[in-house]
Amino acid sequence: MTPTRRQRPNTGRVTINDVAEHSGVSIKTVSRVLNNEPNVRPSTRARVEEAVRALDYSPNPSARGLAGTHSRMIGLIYDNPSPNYLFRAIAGVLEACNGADYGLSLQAPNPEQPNLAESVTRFVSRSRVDGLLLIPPVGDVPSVLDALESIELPYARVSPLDGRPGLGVSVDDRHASAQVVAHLAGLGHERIGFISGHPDHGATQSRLEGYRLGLLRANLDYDDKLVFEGMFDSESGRRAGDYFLEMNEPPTAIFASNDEMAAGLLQVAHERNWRIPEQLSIAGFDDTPLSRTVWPPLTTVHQPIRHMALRATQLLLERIGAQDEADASDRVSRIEVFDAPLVVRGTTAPPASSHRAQPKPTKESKSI
Amino acid sequence: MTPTRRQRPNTGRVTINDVAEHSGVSIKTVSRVLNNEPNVRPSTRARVEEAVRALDYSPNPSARGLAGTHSRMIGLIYDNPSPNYLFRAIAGVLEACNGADYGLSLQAPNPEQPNLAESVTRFVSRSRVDGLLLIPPVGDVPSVLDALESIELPYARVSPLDGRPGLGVSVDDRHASAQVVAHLAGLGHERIGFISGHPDHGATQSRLEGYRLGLLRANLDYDDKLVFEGMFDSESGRRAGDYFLEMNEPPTAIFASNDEMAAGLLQVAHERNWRIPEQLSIAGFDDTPLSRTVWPPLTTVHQPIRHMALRATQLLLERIGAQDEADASDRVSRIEVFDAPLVVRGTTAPPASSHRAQPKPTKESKSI
DNA sequence: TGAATTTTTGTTAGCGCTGTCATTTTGGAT
DNA sequence: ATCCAAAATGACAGCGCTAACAAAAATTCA
Repeated sequence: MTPTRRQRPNTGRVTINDVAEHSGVSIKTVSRVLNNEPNVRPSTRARVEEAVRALDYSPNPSARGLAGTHSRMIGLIYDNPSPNYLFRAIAGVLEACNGADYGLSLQAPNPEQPNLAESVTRFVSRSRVDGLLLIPPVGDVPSVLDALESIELPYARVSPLDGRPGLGVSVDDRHASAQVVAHLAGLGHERIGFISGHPDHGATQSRLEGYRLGLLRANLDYDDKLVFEGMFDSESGRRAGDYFLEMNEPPTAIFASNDEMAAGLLQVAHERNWRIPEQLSIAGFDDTPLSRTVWPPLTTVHQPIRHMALRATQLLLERIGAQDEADASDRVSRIEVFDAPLVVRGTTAPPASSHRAQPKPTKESKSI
Repeated sequence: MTPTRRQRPNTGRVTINDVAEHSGVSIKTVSRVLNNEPNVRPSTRARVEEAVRALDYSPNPSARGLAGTHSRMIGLIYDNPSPNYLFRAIAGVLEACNGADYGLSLQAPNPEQPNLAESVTRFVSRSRVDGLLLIPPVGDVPSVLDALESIELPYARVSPLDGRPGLGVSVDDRHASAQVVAHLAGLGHERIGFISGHPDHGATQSRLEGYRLGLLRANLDYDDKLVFEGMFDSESGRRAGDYFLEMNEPPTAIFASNDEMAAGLLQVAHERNWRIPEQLSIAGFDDTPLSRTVWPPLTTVHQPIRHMALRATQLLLERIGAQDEADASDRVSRIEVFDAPLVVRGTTAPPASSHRAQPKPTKESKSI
């Protein structure tokens, strides 16, 4: 008779064996209940669930990951989004993960590392996540997506519409941008400036297209002097401000393709004592908290980022779940497009004189 | 001869066995090299490392977690900090994790759930993290800390100084606040308002104390009419603005105990056409990106959040590592205090009419 | 030189689950 | 009842690694 020697002190943790014993079934049946597998009699299921509750059992993720085919972890790769963007995205991802008993592992690729795709695949192989959620700009990089496809790792994107198949959610940036221009043109503006975004960013092109489309629909000419190439940061918004406000004939309205740049522009306008929105209308994009913190509050486009991230994560988790079933019909593309409504706040108004823009830098705003 | 039947298709992954075979040693020796254990001959270590590189091997975290005593994961619990705060904190935590081959698992406690401590311990038992990093305000909640101590889970806090022993990093909120008041008083302000923070927040009290200390040192009287109770959000900053700016004798300077409230206040001041900083000086706290986005850029206190989070994570990982060695001397408290320098920007200047010497306002940001 | 250490390496047994496959039970259809 | 398929349950072998212990090799010391 071999003495059962305990090599390591028992951690005291409740295991699946305890649950099996307590409910009088085999561990396999407990496992079935835990994983919502079919072919368990309702009464048995209830008994096991009761034991789980009584013992306050929760499965060991490491053991699950080792024995099973999934680690029950997804990764969120983020590049360089704004804090607000990331914050809202994380909220959505976590909400979906919590509902599905999945964990979230974060990763910011090293910006020094030149090869983004390699840096992403390395993260995947080290962390053994079951899938990846990608947000811009890293979600827009084809080489990264190609790399993920070659290792057959499921992923979902929160990204601008770029025609690439796969899993993802999006807003129609082009349409939303055109709406902004329509709003400005509707107010009577005829010279509408545009601050474009970072050239590597997928949304940049579609927002610019939306701007041009909006002009077209409003019967306004496109003038490339009215387009300033920004970088999605407030510094470039400031530079755009210097550029536009020193023109001989400045635009009467400027559409910045994100809120940060709009805020930078607003700052410069304040410094130069332009009255906003009387002398210059400004619109942004994203509806970050910033847009309600600057003064006047910014007219902008609302992006339901939290909700988009939530939905994208759900799509990802469904795909991960469907991987086992060799159900090819589940492997199709799935892109969901969300509304991005215009939110009119305090920075847009009709131009001072509808024919010509003559912003005279006025003296200080009056004191009380 | 028993046919070696492969139950599941091999995942094709490189395992520790492959590395052992490739380098001609046992798997245990490979394990030693991987975990930087002592008593491995340098030449052997080199050979194993070479094999690891050649095969592009990385250990399976699930297997490690199951076999070993650590999951090599730490958790970050966040309550309700600002996006900027969280963003910077995550950057620091990830930096420390990457250096130590640890993963990060995020968790936002359900705000509905009344029992915060229980919600935290449940996360711990589900996720099996080796330790927890806590940031405000959840890091300030004694019941949560007590709960963690009772389950003996290592944790580190990024928190205001509250005298509680343990692992943590901090800035001296009181001192920094006093500096702000000293700066304002130095400019000649004699009526200095204060917007306090959320009452549940640990920093609130020490910043208020710093305000009072600063007044004391500047020989100014404390007047509780000049203290407005805010909530750390921009909305309460706006309410504070309404309150202060409608006083018969409004303060000539207002110190908001975070940037959000300062921004709200600034917004109201703009709406009422007060000239900033000529008619009213405003100072904030935190040095979030917001402080450089509003106009004029905000005088504030810089908090090295990323660095603090990095350091707190290092302390946590050291503690986790030291747990095995029954080295009691490693179980001591360790609180590191970081500098939080005043950054003077555009919202502070001498009062319109001042009896005292008037130092020139600087536009440049300058640490004191 | 040889024995006593010390250092280095190897062997083996799980960690707590899930996958495979075997077995038992159940519910119909005869 | 009787047989048969389908549903429900169980037995057992790993997943890839680390902990404990055992053994071998290198080093030291008398």
